Amino acid sequence: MNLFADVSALVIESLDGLVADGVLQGGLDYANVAVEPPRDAAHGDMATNAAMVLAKPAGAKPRDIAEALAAKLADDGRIALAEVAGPGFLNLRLDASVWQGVVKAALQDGPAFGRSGMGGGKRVNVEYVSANPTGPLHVGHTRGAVFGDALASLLDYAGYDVTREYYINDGGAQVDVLARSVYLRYLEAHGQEVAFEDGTYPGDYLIAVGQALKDKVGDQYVDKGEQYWLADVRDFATDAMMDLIQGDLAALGVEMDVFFSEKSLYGTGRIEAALEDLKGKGLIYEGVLEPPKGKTPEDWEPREQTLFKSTEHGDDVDRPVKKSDGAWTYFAPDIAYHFDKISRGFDELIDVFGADHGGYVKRMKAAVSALSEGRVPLDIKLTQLVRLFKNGEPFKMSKRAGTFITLRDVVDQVGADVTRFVMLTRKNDAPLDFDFDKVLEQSKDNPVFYVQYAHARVRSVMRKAGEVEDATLVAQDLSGLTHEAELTLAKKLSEWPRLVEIAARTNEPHRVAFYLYELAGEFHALWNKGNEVTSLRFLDEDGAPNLPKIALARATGVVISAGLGILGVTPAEEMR
RNA sequence: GCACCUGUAGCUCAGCUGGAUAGAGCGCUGCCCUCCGAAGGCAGAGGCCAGAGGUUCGAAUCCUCUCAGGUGCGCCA
Repeated sequence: MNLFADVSALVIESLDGLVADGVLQGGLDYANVAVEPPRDAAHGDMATNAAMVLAKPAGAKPRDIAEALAAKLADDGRIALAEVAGPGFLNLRLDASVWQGVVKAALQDGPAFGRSGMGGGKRVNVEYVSANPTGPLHVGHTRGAVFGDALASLLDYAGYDVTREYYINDGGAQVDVLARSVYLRYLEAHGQEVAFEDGTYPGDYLIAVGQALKDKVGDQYVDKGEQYWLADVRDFATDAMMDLIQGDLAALGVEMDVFFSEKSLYGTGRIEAALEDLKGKGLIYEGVLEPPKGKTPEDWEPREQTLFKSTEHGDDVDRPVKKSDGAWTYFAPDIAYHFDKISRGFDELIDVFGADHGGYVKRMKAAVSALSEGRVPLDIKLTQLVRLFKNGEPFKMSKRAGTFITLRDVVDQVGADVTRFVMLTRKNDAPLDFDFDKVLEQSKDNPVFYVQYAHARVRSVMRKAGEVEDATLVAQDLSGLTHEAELTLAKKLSEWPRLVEIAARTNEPHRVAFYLYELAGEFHALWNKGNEVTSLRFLDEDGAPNLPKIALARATGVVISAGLGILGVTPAEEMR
């Protein structure tokens, strides 16, 4: 049930009625007619701009159209009041029974209350995390993981057929570096003294991997040249890292549907096939790139390379797919990978990258545009940096020393639920401050606590009411829910289905987090009113449940729970 | 030099794919706990939406330019 869609339909219907009455001419475009909650509650419950939008094409004054529309709408029982305001707004006040109906709908539909058919079952692929398999996930990855996962859930909720996917960068030079690093740990496990030079990974997390390698192959690689062990150790180490990463993701509650290996693109003709496709479209050529203006690298030399004519699809310069020595650049397998996604039949692609990959957006979009001939849209979401704080002080980490704050560090300290929620309290393209102490603070200025507290209060009420069933609550006469604080809360509930669609349309799961914060605020406000106005309490003075009131509380719990479910956060049963 | 992101209250940030008098939290000011639901509640002050043009009935939102901060820019993925 989407109340805004219902009223919107009613407005359209009424406009058609005006056409039938000869007040309006036929054939008008209603595309821009909107029904929205007004910013100022004093303007009513909903407002439509219909009259202003249609004034010009209809050749009539906005206020005249609005007056006629108001008269038409007033015939509907749901509309308590329709009045023209300002330049031609039509403000609608809805009957209390409508809001009471929202509460019932939430109880009837349960977790599906906000579900939308907007996606129409379209297949969308969300690629996220995709961290190099060279170590544990760190804080930056965590934000991408949470964002991508919540976005995937959101799209699922909005009616899309979603695939969660991780691209394993196991084909480049960095996995050779990993292999050599593990080899050093392997020698160490054999009692040798080793030194970690620049260009190796010194992190402690590889000690166990070196030991495991020793357990597996004994001493057969000791004192052997790289050609004997590199390929084997690389596979072994990559597998170990992916196990590690999957463990990290599991700790955060992230589960992928597909792990796609970059390596599987090499030596199988798949990169060649993708580039052949582009070549067939006349988008591959041999050429020399201009140096970047104003900031020419010291060692710049003109080189002839194989280039992709990405400028034909909106990029600023053409991009190399081969290095001067003929090897593929990293871009080539990425093209092949996205070619594969397209060929798997997805209707939409979404990539979640860290902000440091911002320069990569245009070429990737160009590639997908070219490969799919404009059929498959690619949206790339960049997640900005996470700045860590402790007690308000910046929390430093050093990559060189191999000590960085890992996903595990964060989850171990504050828990997966808090981590996930906090990571979504900022839109993806704004930097995020994460303070280890503040996120655990039990106060109103901590959104995590505030939302969880609201849910815990609902649960507390439900427990005290003997876990009365939803069916019982739906059967209640809710016409007594007329207090302003109650209606305000019900109105907020009615926005949930609409919010889901807005958030899904813009690929912005943070909107869910902000909505939940607002919803929790309305619920707490009602709860607090119960302090002075005892008739608003969910339980009577003698502790007996007031079922219609409890229906409202329960409906709130249903929506909070559904929203938190999208964010991947477990709703709290109680606060301690 | 170019591209992308950001710029909204003292601070941290929302802002509905263009709507009316721009919102929230913190901080600040003033009220409110003998007891009954105060890990609080109510009210108030605080804004040239970085700046300048433009489009529109209507702009924080779209377009152009400028300024400031961040990120990135061919043999690293």
